[in-house]
Amino acid sequence: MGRQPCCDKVGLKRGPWTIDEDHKLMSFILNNGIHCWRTVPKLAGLLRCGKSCRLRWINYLRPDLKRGHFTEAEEDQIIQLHSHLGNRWSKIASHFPGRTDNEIKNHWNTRIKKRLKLLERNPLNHMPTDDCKDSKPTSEQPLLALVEGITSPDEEKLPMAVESEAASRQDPPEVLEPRKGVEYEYEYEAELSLDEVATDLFDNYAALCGNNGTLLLGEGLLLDDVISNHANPSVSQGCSASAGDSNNNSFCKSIQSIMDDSHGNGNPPDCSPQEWHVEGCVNSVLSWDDFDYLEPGDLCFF
DNA sequence: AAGAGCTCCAACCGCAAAGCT
DNA sequence: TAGCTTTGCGGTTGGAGCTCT
Repeated sequence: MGRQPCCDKVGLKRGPWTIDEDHKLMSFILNNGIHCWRTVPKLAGLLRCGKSCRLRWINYLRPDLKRGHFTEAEEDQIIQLHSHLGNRWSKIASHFPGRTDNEIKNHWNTRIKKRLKLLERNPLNHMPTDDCKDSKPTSEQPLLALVEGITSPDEEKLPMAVESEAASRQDPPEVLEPRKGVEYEYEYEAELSLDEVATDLFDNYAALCGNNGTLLLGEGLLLDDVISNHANPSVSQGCSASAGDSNNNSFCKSIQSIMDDSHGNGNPPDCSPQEWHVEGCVNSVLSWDDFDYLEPGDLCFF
């Protein structure tokens, strides 16, 4: 008999996701959270399997994703971690908030491998290629050839070493890059239902990722700035849903504030997506950090 | 200008681990 | 504890877009 497939594949759509599908998935998760991936496509009205939805969310739609090029420091850190952990991409990705295992894996396969080859290092074991071509790592021959100051492949020790180093050379926040081949249209509604709020959030997020971070939130404040300054509310110029607000879920409060706000001045944006200027919404900016901690029912205002 | 080759990355697949009954 | 379901992971691939000739 064998295992059942993760879903009934008959009639399910495959291949690249459309904007409408992204929209449905994002809207559904913002409204309901994630309980069971298997049921998500059915409930969200998608002809996709749960696995595909999960992948799409984790690798592409998740609001806390950090997009854009890897810095040299990040690459160095990946090399260090890989020398210790091997191809355990999810473990490596856990050291890079906002980066996905898929992204790191892709970057490794397309860029870092080449870089190591240029340095005449074997990407499999990080040893000089002349010394040990195609050799596999052994306990006597640790993988840490590139990691200075760490002599034992003790998995408990390394993350601390790597994290402290990463903390000591934090790069400035990167400017987000536009996504290839994805264009979004903004539809303005003065009176917003929760579903429309989700739409709005989706659009804001799309704008954030799609216009080089130039989405302005009144007073010349960048959405990017608000999110990156979230941990430091004093810089966030009136962003009331601050990180310190732990009594209530600030994500929900932010949603509520959008509901209360009636979306600012009541005029639709009259400019191209590259110039969106969202007046009166500073208080409504989400705390994406809080998104991870949503409880079932947190977003059910109906 | 065109087409061949290359690069990059989103998405798929199969398997293993974890969770549930 | 066995068997089934669901989730997570890593390897791989297809194709869009870019570069080179």
